[in-house]
Amino acid sequence: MNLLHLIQAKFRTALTGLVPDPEPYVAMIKAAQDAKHGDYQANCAMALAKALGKKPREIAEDLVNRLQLCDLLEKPEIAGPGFINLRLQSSWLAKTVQSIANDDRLGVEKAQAVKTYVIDYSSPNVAKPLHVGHLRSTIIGDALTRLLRFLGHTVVTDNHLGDWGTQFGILLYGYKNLRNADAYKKDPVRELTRIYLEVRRLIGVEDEDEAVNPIAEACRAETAKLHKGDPENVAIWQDFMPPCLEEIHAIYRKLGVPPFDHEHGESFYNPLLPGVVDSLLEKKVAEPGDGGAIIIRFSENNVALVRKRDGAFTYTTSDLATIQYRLKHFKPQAMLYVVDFRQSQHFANLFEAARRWGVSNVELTHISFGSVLGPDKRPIKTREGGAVELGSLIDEAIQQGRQVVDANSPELPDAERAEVAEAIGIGAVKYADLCQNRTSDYIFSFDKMMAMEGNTGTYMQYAYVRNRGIFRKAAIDPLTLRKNPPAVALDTPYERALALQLLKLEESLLSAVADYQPSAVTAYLWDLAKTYSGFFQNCPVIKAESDAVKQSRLLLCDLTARVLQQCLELLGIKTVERM
RNA sequence: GCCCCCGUAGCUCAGGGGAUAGAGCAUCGGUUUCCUAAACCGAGGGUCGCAGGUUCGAAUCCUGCCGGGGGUACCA
Repeated sequence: MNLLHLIQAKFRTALTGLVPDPEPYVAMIKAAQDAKHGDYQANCAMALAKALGKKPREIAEDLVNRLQLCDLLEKPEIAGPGFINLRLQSSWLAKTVQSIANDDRLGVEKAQAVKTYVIDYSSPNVAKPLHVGHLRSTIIGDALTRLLRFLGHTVVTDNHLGDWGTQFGILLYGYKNLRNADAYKKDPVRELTRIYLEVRRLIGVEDEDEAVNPIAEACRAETAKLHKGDPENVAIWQDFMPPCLEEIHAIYRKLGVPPFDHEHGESFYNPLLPGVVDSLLEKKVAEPGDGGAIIIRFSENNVALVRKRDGAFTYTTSDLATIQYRLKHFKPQAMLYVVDFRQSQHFANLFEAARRWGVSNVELTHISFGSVLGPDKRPIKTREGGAVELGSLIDEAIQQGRQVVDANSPELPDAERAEVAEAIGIGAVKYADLCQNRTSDYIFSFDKMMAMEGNTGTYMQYAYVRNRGIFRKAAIDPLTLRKNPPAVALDTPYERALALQLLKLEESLLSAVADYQPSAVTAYLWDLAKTYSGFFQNCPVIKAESDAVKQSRLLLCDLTARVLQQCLELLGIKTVERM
């Protein structure tokens, strides 16, 4: 059910014959910015004035006369210079809401052109615990996956683990020279983290002008040995991997992120890399660079390495191999990379290199996002200056959620409060992240995201819980209501606004997917929750003036609850019945 | 140096050709015999960084400048 598309179709018909190509003008129909201008507005009359050599208002009148309103629209109004203000018939809204009351998909149609997407997200370094920097990639990627799948697309999720790069050279060097065997046995990941940081500290900041740092050089040598298949290094690497992976998977479970379809890390592509470089050279995509390195040149001073002078390959090489592999095995129409904005240039170069290499007929998109900042507006750090570990951040969020439940519903059983704490805490973190335009940085603040007012996850949960309370109190089973949906009456502005908002679900999901912006869903949720609160405040349900009104309002409530729940689920956020 | 992103209310941010520029927080005022007031309603608050340009129409597109962030061949 897509109101915008229905209205646009009417204008498409009306415009046909007036102009050679109606599409640009059809695109000028959008939801009204101000409710007093109606539900939707068409802004095409002004633009048509020049093309048709007539006054905008005359064109608007002509268009309105050509429109087949049917029972969808009321008679449009022409305002200002030539705006056409459109208002849906309330009877049509009522009928349509009733018709989707028992629809599993809440009136959302599946995409007609089904595509296959490969989404690359989270992609942590296996050598280090997940930190707050992985939060955005993971939850944005998860939300996009859920959205695309809900709309009927095929999505292949792939966690492109950093399990093979220079950081493993650092670890190998540290493992051989600095390892505390007991500590490693007890908690390998913790000890590896310590080793990693220790080696980084020993290397310090590398300066181009200074003599080559011997430790950095030794680490690079370890990386190169690993890449060449040195048995000792490969064995140590194989020893590292399982505990590190388990640590990462435990975080995903805690966060409620489902397992990936694939976890083909960089190591997976290692055997392909020499062939990739050969092919790049053969096709003149790559050329020799300084000191025996092999490079791809994009401009005078924009160059990507594909083979270092010591023979090791880089992430550009590995990413090109990955593109080739995914094309062959998944045959996608699109490959999406949910990676932070600092890698924009890498992806611009990577995609350009892939095109030159012959990759075509596939969308390659870098879904860039901003940084998570601390209160000082600098990338968030612990008090000690280290990275904030994701595991402890999630624990803290759950604890914060617990405080909310304990303060408000101490009467709930302990087990239920624990469950609610998790849903609220983790939900608040995810919501706070997803409700930002992803390209912006944002300041991480538990106080703000846990706030019970404003556009927060907690507010959404609350809207849902208050709604469910009605059914509990009235002892009404929503399933029974849905099976035999009552007639819907939209006699107050609150009910009408709610019905309209419910029918805009598909529009919001399509817009979220069109620009890969989960914040389109939170914006929709915010509008819906606000509209619902107005309804809740002004339209008593259990004590409605008649049974017919009560039944109608119950249906609106039930549909609202389901839309709230569905949207939150698409964002990876769980709902609870009480809080 | 070169390239990319950002600059909108006191604060945090929406809006990316259309009507008097919106929301949340904060501030001030109002609403509860009623389904969770963790709510709702209202008020004040803006040279949309600056200057040009394109357009019937610019916060939005183009150019320049100022300010902030990021990247810039052997990390990923």
